[in-house]
Amino acid sequence: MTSKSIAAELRKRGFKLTPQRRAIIDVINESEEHLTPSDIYSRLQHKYPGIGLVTVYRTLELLESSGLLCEVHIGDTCRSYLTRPGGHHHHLVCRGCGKVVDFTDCELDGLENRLVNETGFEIDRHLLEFMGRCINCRKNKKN
Amino acid sequence: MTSKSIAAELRKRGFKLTPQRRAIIDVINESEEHLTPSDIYSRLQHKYPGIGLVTVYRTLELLESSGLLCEVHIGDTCRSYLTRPGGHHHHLVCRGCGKVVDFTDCELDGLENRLVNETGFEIDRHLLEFMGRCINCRKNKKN
DNA sequence: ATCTTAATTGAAAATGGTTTTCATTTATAA
DNA sequence: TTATAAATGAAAACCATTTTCAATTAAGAT
Ligand SMILES: [Mn+2]
Ligand SMILES: [Mn+2]
Ligand SMILES: [Zn+2]
Ligand SMILES: [Zn+2]
Repeated sequence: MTSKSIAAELRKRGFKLTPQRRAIIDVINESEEHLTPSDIYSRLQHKYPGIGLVTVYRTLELLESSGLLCEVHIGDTCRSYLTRPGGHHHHLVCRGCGKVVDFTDCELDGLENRLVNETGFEIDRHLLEFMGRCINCRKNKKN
Repeated sequence: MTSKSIAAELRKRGFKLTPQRRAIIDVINESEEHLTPSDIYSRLQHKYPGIGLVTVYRTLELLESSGLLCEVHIGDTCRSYLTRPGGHHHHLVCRGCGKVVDFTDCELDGLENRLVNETGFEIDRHLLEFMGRCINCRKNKKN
């Protein structure tokens, strides 16, 4: 998803397209990694000095509730990380360096159906993450 | 796992068995639900008035790092909930009333192996949670 | 039973991330 | 242009969790 299409999506939903929002979307979109709100805030410092951290939070909330980004629950710390979107997918997180690999096939339908039958729940969402150590961290024996 | 066996496990690891820790373990063990640290603190008020909330946190940390309890990441709020343990299992969480159903079979070995092969990661942990609405919340159309 | 000591506790303060408040600014449509 | 609701940012509030530190205590040694 390009910055433009994200912006277009926001406008379609009746939100204003401010330069702050553009800058935030650009930063997220330019990054290959998952970023915390304050990561994003830092990276904005040259693109839009003076922007408020509040605005970052508000924009992330807006984008998230519009389904335009995804979040990661990293390890025990429970901080939510963010990245540019890409449809339904899941994460493989390195506890050494924090690297996040996305994968898309979760193959959970069978399990989900069984749970629905057994419990009477209606299931609308799931969270699946693997944690471990990436190939680099294994080689370097660091982290 | 009984309060006694949890206590025994702590002692085996060289930790002191204080009345505060006993009280905390009992509260967790007596509850059928997943509890937040402050839930636990509240319930301790008659069993051990005067106990410090800090002690609750420290004891939870101790129990968690010893693998004696589990935690839930509920919905977006990202607060970690706790409960009595019971081996490797996962959660089905109702977004209406907060009810948590445990289930044990995650059938993720195939997926995990494939990810290991494709990415070179070493995987040691996973997080799997389903979210939806429980049978009661569906009937009542409340929540 | 008493002593010793490292572990544990709890009050208070510090932290750190997130949200609220509110006066000011601004994007957008008329 | 003008009108207006939406958005912004500084500051304060919030709230869960952690740190600090002096006092207490569990548990092994005597
Ligand atoms: Mn992702
Ligand atoms: Mn559980
Ligand atoms: Zn790594
Ligand atoms: Zn429910």
